[in-house]
Amino acid sequence: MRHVVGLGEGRGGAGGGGASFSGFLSPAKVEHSTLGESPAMKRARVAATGPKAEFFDDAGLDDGDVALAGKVGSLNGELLAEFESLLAFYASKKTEPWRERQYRKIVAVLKNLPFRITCLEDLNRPQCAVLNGGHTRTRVEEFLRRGKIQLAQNLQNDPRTVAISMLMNFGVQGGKGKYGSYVGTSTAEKWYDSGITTLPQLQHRIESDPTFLTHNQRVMWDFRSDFSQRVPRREVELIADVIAGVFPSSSVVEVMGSYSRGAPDCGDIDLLVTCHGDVGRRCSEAVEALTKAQFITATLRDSHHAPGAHSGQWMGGCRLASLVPARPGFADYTLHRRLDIKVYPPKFRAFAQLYFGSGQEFNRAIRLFATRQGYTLSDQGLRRATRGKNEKGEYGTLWEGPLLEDPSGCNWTTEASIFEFLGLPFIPLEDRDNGIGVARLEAMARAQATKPAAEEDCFIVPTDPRSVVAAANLQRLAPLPSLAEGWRSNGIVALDCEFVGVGRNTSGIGGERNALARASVVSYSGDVLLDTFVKVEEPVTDFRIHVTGLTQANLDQGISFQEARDHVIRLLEGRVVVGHSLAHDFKVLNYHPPAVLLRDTSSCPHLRPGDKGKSLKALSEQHLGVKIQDGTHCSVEDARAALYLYRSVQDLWDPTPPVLGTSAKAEALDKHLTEAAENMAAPVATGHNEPLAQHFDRLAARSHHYAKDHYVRVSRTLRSLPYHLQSPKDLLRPELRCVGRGKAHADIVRMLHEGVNEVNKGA
DNA sequence: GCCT
DNA sequence: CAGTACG
DNA sequence: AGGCCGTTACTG
Repeated sequence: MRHVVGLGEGRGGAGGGGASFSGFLSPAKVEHSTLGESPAMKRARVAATGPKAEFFDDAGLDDGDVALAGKVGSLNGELLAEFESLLAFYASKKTEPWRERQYRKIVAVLKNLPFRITCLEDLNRPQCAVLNGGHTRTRVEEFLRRGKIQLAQNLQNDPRTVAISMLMNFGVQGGKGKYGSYVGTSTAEKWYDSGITTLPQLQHRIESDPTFLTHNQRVMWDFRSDFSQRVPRREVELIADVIAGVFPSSSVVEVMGSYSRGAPDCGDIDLLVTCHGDVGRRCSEAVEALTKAQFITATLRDSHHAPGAHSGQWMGGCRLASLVPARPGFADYTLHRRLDIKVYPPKFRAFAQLYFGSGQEFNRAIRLFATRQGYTLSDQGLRRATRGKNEKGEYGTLWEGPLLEDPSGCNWTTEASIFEFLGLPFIPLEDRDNGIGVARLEAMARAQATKPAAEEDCFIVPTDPRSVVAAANLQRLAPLPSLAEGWRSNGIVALDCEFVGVGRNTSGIGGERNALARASVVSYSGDVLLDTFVKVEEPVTDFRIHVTGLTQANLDQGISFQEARDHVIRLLEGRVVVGHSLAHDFKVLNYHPPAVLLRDTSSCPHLRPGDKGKSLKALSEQHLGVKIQDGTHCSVEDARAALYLYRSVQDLWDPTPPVLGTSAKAEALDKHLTEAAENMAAPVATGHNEPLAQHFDRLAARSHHYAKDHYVRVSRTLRSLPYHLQSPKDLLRPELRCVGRGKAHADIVRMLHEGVNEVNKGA
């Protein structure tokens, strides 16, 4: 038995490392090689030796069905043949991958359906879901009526289809219908168009032109006879035993694929090796030893070409003959077998098990489910991710977080933890390659999609406690109301950034790229949650001072880009973000929140641009009657302008709350919020600037609308400053940028010079 | 091809 | 980068 | 109308 200390429970939940082998090939050991099997293994083995596995739920089956279950496949033989020719046709066309996939699903279902389809109503049974779509249902109807599908009849002997299928499979028949020849539709079409249409022609071409095939194609061609033979379970175990012998004794070797699901024989051998250390190197070392022993006879893929990869993998051909001498009366092992070895560190074991233990469609379904939940799942972990359209309108992954920790603290030791995290019921191995698992995932996805956004699905992220101004503002905001009532104010922030140019363009003028120089985030009330200068690592080649108002001195007092980005993300995450042309800001920040959370005033259907265009300046003047960007820009002012524009059309734009996340994420953030609020409990220094603050209170009392907001804001900011404002120079500090350059600024300067009373007297 |  | 393979 | 698995991985 090979165990990995500290790896925890094996597959199936209790003890044992799955199929573990003794490591040295001897008849005695081999004889006992199944002693270490886990419950899951045993279940699989039993399933294989018993009657044909029950491929579908009992639901909808009667006794007749069960009686027929032994000769599944022939039950719908004629219909199956029709759809197989349709599949062959679409599989030979590289422009039809989706139809091909759909037909592949249909064929898979028909092969395993435990009852005969005799009437259209049969299609309503849950197992027949893929047959019950608009188009396929019509085809089945046609078949039931006329005993054939005309389109299939027309296509089944299509010479092009026949030839291309032959080329893609090197003439190999049977199996799953895909031989893995490394000849796909593109290559096959190319060959076909060059006049190769029959197997003899292909053979002649290959033999006469040594460069005709790529290396992998050559391997699959040379071994096509051997590789198309099934591997008995017994031989799979022997081979696994050999592999286990060339890995450190602390490794766990598991046989995956159809073997693990109990198949009596396999198309190839899939081995999952879990070991510590550099998995890539372990893999290479093992392969080297196996090659030396003449066990490995061909290589298709070898991860030693990719040092530092998360997994080590090798794919190729092997045979036991050199290790197991032929003996009369015993099976000889001269056939070459397709072998896949994948080596993972312990932390990925459960993800790898999920991947290699499930069928293709199940893997795609669960990954799709994860995507819809805001995650991305692979054989190498789970991470937060958002998908959507980028600036160019391409759909894809916009943002991915770091690997997620197992919330149970168990470090993803079991597949069950992955299901649990995704909010899925555990789907057992036997249902991961027969359509049941996929159907369950699809049902879960539908249930999820139709569920209205629950309050606990929404969350609010607190501001960063390290920022003095932010701290004061958070104190006023906390405790935050629940999003159900309060999202329209507390779930919304506005962002604006200022950039300077770095690098040189070809004309040597400078400013080839943007670098973040100032970042500002304001709350719904317009309070500054963050306003900071940012140090620019590279030499600044263009300050764009007429726009930004920034100088080297400003940047020098800033914080690092990383720090600024962290602040911004903490403020933005989980909130609706308002801004003008946010794409620029996010590009420079390298942060891409989900589109549902973005409100870009430059493309708002409710803010129609006037004669002067749709710049923030123009929109502000047109819709708010406020002049901004008079002279240099101020990112606080711009963020506020965008915010007020949003607020002016908020009822139209956002009549209902958006979905802001998932409950798992919400819980983590809620904890963060609570902790942050507790940390805030100690009051920050206040009262340093009370007389000045009162001046703005008075101004606020007799002002209206945005002016009132502005004075309230200045007053709050002054009260929450941890220092006494003494010199006009202090107004240059980032947290006081929110004062602006208007009357508030002038009043403060005057009060600092002449005293508060003098100024109020004049007013 | 199916589904939203 | 397109093509292909893996479950 | 447009997404349909994967920061999969390798080859040429």
